[in-house]
Amino acid sequence: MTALAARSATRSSGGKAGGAASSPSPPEETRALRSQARRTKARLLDAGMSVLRERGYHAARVDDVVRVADVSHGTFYLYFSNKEDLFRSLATRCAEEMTELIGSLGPVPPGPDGRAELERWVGGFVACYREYGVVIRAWMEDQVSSRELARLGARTFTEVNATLVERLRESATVPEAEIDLAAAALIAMIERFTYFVTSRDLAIDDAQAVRTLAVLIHRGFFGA
Amino acid sequence: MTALAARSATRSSGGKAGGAASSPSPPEETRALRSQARRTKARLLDAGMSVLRERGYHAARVDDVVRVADVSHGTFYLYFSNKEDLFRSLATRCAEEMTELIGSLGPVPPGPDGRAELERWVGGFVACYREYGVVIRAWMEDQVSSRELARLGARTFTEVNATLVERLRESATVPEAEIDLAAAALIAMIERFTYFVTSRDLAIDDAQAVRTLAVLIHRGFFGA
Amino acid sequence: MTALAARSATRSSGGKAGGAASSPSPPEETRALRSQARRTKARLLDAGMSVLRERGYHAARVDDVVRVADVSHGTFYLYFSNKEDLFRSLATRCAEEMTELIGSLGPVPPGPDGRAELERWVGGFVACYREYGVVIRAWMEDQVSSRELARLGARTFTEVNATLVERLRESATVPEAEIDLAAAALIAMIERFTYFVTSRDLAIDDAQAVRTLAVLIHRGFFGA
Amino acid sequence: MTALAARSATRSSGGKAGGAASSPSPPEETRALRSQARRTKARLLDAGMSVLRERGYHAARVDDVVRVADVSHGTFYLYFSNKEDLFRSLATRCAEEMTELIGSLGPVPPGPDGRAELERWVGGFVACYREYGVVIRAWMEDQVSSRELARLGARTFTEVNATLVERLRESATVPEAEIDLAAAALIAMIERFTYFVTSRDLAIDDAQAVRTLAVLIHRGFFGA
DNA sequence: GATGAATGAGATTTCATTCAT
DNA sequence: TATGAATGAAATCTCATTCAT
Repeated sequence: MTALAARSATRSSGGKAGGAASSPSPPEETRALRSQARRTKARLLDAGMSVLRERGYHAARVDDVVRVADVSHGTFYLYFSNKEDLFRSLATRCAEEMTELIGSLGPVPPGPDGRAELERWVGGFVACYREYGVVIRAWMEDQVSSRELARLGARTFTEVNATLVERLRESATVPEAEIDLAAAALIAMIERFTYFVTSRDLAIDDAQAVRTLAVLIHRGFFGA
Repeated sequence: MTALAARSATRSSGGKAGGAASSPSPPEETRALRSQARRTKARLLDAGMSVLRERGYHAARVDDVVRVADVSHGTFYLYFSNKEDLFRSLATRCAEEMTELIGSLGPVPPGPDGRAELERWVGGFVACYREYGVVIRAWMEDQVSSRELARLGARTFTEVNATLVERLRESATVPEAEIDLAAAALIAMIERFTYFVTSRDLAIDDAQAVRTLAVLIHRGFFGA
Repeated sequence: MTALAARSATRSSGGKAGGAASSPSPPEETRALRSQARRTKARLLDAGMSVLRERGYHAARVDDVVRVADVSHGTFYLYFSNKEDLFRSLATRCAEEMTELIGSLGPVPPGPDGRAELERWVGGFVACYREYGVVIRAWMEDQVSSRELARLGARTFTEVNATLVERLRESATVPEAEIDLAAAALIAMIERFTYFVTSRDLAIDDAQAVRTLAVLIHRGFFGA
Repeated sequence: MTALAARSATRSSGGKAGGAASSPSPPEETRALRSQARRTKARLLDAGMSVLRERGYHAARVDDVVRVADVSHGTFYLYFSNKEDLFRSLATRCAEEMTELIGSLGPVPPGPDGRAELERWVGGFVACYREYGVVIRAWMEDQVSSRELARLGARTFTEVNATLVERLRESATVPEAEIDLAAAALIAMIERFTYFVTSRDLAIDDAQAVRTLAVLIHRGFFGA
């Protein structure tokens, strides 16, 4: 389990439990059980990400998830109505973080400021991709069979695209007629390059990759 | 089934047939059988590609393949030792065509000649991707379980990378230190962008996409 | 929940409560607990009937029962050793009411008095069937897996049969040799007809159905 | 396996195989396999009836069926898409036989001819019920979850009812206003009484039961 | 060379029951 | 007395592969 996954699991159960301590009404007992349930669900979510990462969307089995989470099959279905449901939860998490992250890209001037902004932004993307890459790829390749999941992916993709088109337009490097395709190409390059970096054993560290990618984008798309 | 698939299927079993032709006077019947066998195998290979394209690597079932090829399950195992074996054959075809295609990229000067060369080359890639995209993606995402298949993918990828590094070095736009990463980013962009174009319902035709992609590459990587 | 169910549930646990009331001064707390326990058990019994009616004997799940009763799974097993045990309780209730009801059939002369008696009696049966139909059908069709439950059903059936044989003999319409079978046929007709009336959406009200059934029985079995 | 079940299995595959022998076109081999498949399917159908009879509709497991038919789980799904599908086949068989049988009831005059006709008809019903009782009960009690199955049951029931109403009207024993309910009561009595006879261990043979039932119907519904 | 019937391991899902709190 | 989280056996269904013909 990666540090990121562990963090999110802890976070997801920590908040409520802490808050509950100060409110007087819920009985001691109930709170303890509730918190146990929350921990179990978090374990399942984290296990889900882990299995997804290791085996991919199609090959992921409920069996793997429960083994990693160290709970019984029955317990799984206590928290999720089926495999798809677990994936939906993970995808929702992913969509939220992605949308927020991508939207955070500010104007990208041709000078060093632009490069810095890109670097910051690409860095965030790489971190996010380390966590949610599988989900993103499942979306990108339309591997999901569920309508709802597919729609979530399409919506996220559309939002990302819109943000990039806006920035490209500001920088006026790409002719208006090509802007849409350029944005698509930009997403393509970032997603796939990050995939190489995070999954293959390229002998480079994240920082180096982020820097290079920022430079390439700056030069190719923002007229550095 | 596309012309490409039919052609390559025939070719791939052609070697054997050619050998048989030179041996003196095989009985009428044997020759008939051999040619029937060749046709059956070709049908299975083409059916394999077709199913792979429609359902993806993981969801492709032997049952689909034999239904499309219109042969029985038993026949399938006459020609391939298992499902993996069929995929191996297809992947080998793919690797051959890809390596040849990618290697055909000549020097890319910053002027219109360079752009023309890129356009020709990208066009070839898009055509090839229409045929073998599924295989390429299976490689790219390490979806294949078999060692041998994965190795074939890695080798192909490496060769492609080497070609691009060579061209980038010639053009001297990218600093030597970044050349490897730039080549990877280039592959990333081309592969994914082509995937978008061939699979999503972007309202653009191939020609337009090819032109734009060539322009973007030219500008971003070859200092146009 | 119908009035009948509520009433019988309360009554069935009444015995215990009565005993407790006569013992001298149980501590306040204990009394409170006992009465709460009684209420909980009654809730479970009523929920059991309700679920049985809605889903049938085989499809009834403990989960449904506890949801309807609004208690936890754990609580269920405080009051019943297993699912079968709950059904046993319900069946016992049913057997008691049925035996009493059927036994209440007085002589059935061929004239209007006989018809009135039949009508009263059939009316009681229909009301009882609305409440306990599922249990009766479970018996009738040997759907119960437990020996004990099956025996209870057989015993009830036998008693009912005996009563009818007695009345048929008095009326002397059916030859002695056929009396047993006639009684069986009578039970058959009443049970199934009532089932139609209570479960299908026949466009008739209870009163009409009761009257017609009484007439048919009177004519066919008691020489009206 | 009962004699009846065995008979139907043999019959269902016998016809075609016999006919095929005289036609020249289908290769020897193919015919052998086809006939094996037919035998296997017949085995599954018969096993289905047998299991249905022994365990009832809800408790019947695919596992039981394949054990009785002595085939693997996989084979079951080769012939039926699921449990429901098997039941659908059986129910269709049943509906066909029942409709034909019930429709065969001719006019029932009050004299000995009427009794003879009733006896013949009831005898047919009892035989049919021995074979298909479970299906009929599943219909009667709305145990089936599938829309299609339920509709088939309702349709069959309606046809049966119509036939009886016609005969009752001819005999003019029952006032027109009560005819529908009388027909329902008649079905009720016949079905349930036959159920008693065929399933309980009443110490009477079929012939005796049929005779008595015919007499009771004749007297009660046709003014004998 | 080809067929297609049969297999069985393995995947998902349900639900009665137990047990720590 | 009550809770509800957890369990695991059992049921349904899929699919790659084998084998008799």
